Amino acid sequence: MTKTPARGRPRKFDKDAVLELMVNVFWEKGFSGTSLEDLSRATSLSRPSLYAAYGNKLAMYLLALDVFGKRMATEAVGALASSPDLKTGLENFYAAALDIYLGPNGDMARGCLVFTTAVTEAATEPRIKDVLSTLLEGFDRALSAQISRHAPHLDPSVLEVATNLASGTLLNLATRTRAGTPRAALTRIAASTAGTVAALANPAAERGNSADSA
Amino acid sequence: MTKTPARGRPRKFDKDAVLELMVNVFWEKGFSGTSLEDLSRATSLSRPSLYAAYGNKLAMYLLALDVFGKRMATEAVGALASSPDLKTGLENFYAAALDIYLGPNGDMARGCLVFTTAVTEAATEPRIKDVLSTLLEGFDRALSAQISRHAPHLDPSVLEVATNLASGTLLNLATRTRAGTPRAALTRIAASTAGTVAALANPAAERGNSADSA
DNA sequence: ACAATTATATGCGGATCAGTACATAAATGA
DNA sequence: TCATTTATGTACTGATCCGCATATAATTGT
Repeated sequence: MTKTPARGRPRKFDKDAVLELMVNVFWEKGFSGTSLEDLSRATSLSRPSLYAAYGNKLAMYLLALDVFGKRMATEAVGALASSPDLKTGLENFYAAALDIYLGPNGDMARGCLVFTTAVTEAATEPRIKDVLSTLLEGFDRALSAQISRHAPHLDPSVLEVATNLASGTLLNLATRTRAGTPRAALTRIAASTAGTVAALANPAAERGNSADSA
Repeated sequence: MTKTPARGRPRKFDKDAVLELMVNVFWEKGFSGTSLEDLSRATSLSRPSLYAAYGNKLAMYLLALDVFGKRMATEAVGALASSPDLKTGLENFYAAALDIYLGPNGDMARGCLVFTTAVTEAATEPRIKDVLSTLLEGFDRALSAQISRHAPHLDPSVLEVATNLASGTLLNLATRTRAGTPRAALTRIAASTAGTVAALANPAAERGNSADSA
């Protein structure tokens, strides 16, 4: 049904691919720091084409946030959910997040589009605030669900603690990535909380209470 | 020596007090989202007066970041350092941070000026990135120092874990404050990590491994 | 009283901003 | 072939942006 015969002049560009380019611009410069001229240059499209295809600047940004959020959900949360045990699940979760945060070449240092650019605008634009809190809730739910999946009889208060620590570390990684912290240090942080949270959820399997892989 | 006789026409306003007003504007709108007109209105000063007193917009923002960072250091880190034990130290640390994050009336939901507005610009402005990483380092050092003060013989790797968890929670609070999370929920997060980190640093004193103060 | 110094406000200047009107191009349907 | 529909690019609008030139006001030093 999405294959309607296509009336009128066909669009010369791929809407999703161009949106991906816009994501990169917003990701680097934030919402207020990005101009339509920036987007036009990055996409090699005229401003009217962008407006016609996506709406106004805020709509473009919200679409970018959505694309990014979905990507985090599939890649990071996906890695978490498809891992055999909690510790490696969290490690894979953070590794997938860092893959995104640092870009394909590992040298972009952009962090999380939502946590490091949308947060700024959340104070003035309610729709951006909604996206932010929705994404946070999503991570909370996913982390909580995966922790309790690997530790079904866990005390609810401990589950809450573990979830908070795990989500806090994600924020920690997002922020420090943008601050320029090298990946090695970020991975240490990720590994240490993965171990701690896993130990918290499963205190029986004591195998050294710190983040030693040496 | 700072009391030089004051040549020329005296300034009509208090430089520090006006800077405090500017902090509030940047705090809500971020750097790119703030115009000189915004600052002029908030301070009831003309743009040329602001330029003459503080330099350009970036200089004003850097000054605001500095003011805010010093305030966090004195109030939050001060509360941490002046507490009798680690658990209440961390609780007081986070409580002081939340006092700032939520404003005097507890309803501002602005979060941390640095963590929620400077992070955005850190990708494009190196001087802002420097401030951000310096502040992060400062928190790391302070948290690490206080943890090891209360647990002098702690395994260095455990110290690192505890520090990472504690700093991650601060980021967590800063972000969630701006996302609109109510203080009660934020305090729960703070209390839970305070308990966990304290237990991590002093595993002998087992008094329930979760965030129960009931 | 007068020069020197510093602060203030009006008003401008060139650039950039978000968004659009309009003419043209490229497709479909009849 | 020709009306209809949709996309595109040029050029524009009015607003806003950051920063400053300039004139005036208020102080100190002599």
